Amino acid sequence: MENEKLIQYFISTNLISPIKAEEIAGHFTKKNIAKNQFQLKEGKICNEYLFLEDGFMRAFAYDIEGNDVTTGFYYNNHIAFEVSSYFNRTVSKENIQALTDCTGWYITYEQLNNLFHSIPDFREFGRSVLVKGFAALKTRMLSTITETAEERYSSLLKSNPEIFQHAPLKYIASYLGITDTSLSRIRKEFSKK
Amino acid sequence: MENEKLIQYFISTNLISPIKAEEIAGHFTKKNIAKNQFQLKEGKICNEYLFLEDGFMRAFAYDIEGNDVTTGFYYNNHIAFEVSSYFNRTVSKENIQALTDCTGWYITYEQLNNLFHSIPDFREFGRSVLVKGFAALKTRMLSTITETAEERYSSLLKSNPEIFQHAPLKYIASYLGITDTSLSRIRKEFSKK
DNA sequence: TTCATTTCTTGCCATTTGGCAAGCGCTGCG
DNA sequence: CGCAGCGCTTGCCAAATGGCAAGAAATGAA
Repeated sequence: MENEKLIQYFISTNLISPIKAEEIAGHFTKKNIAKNQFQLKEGKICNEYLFLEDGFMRAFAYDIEGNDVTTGFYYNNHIAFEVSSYFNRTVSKENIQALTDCTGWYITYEQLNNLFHSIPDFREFGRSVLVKGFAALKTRMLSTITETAEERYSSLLKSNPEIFQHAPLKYIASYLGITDTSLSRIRKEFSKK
Repeated sequence: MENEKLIQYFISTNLISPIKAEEIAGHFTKKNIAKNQFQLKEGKICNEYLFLEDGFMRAFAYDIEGNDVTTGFYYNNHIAFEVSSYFNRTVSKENIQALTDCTGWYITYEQLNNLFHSIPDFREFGRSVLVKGFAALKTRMLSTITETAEERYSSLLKSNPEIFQHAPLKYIASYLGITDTSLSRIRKEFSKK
């Protein structure tokens, strides 16, 4: 099957049986996103719950002064979507853009809800995706508040080295909450050690 | 009915009908928490999804150096619980403590799941609570990264003035990601304007 | 009331991070 | 090939925030 990776992803969560995984995956639609294309544009309603099979994406928003701020990175075997816009059916403040050519599988809001209603295990899966994302963001929030920029850099380098292979420094810098100038200096200091 | 506020809370979300609201509320248990008592202690599994009817609570964790860091405030008509510990059934890294005498209504994990299975509208409600919390945290994360401490202080004062009536400065400071010394100075500057 | 504790403020100085501009190297395109 | 643009680094200095310690003010318990 072409959607083997999607099926394996469901199974790997231990929330969905192989049989159900295949059934669920059958409702997803394949999609290619070329490098630099937008998977989501601010001002639109996010309507795709996208499993990213291959490639690398970045989510970003603009602050009050118009600066581009990276809010997240997505890559292999992650769900790339904007939670609030997708579930509340509201206009997105964020953009999601492909930094490399990507392939993935998506499901619309309506389809997702139908599956949630008919397959309890898939509801559990959906909740798990939300809860994990929430917990990861809480961890990031705490580290932003309690750690120095250098510590945050070091942690990200250890936990998500893929990011450094695909994203230019300025994107990583705003994700870490610092300027690209500072990140450059931090890298210099860090490499001395 | 004694649980009138809980029922009204469900109705106010526009996700649950008055009849269903009453049915759902019937599964919640009343609870009083005295000032300074812990609603959740780190190391334990959070097992109460608590609707706070009255009172004021603070969630906090300790960073690597052992500093107490405020991760959230809860008060009237909010759900006070630790998402990750409650849904993943894992040990909590956070504490939740009453800063005033509190009253609320809680439901255990098992009860909640039973209700989720039997009442689709309550599932929607549960998802909405998660999604709103997630979105609020994303907003907070963005403001922590893009705004100055003074701007964050000003925003919090405008959006959640209740906090300043109940929590000492040091708790608010760590929530804002600064020291209490800095917050004191920021207040001084701010009051001049 | 009295005393101890906690909360908040303030001064002095250190550290972290930012702003700006220049420069270098690489890449892609005409 | 030549040039424009981007990504990254670096120097200089400024701004934001922190650390520590002292003291004033408020609070709470006996």
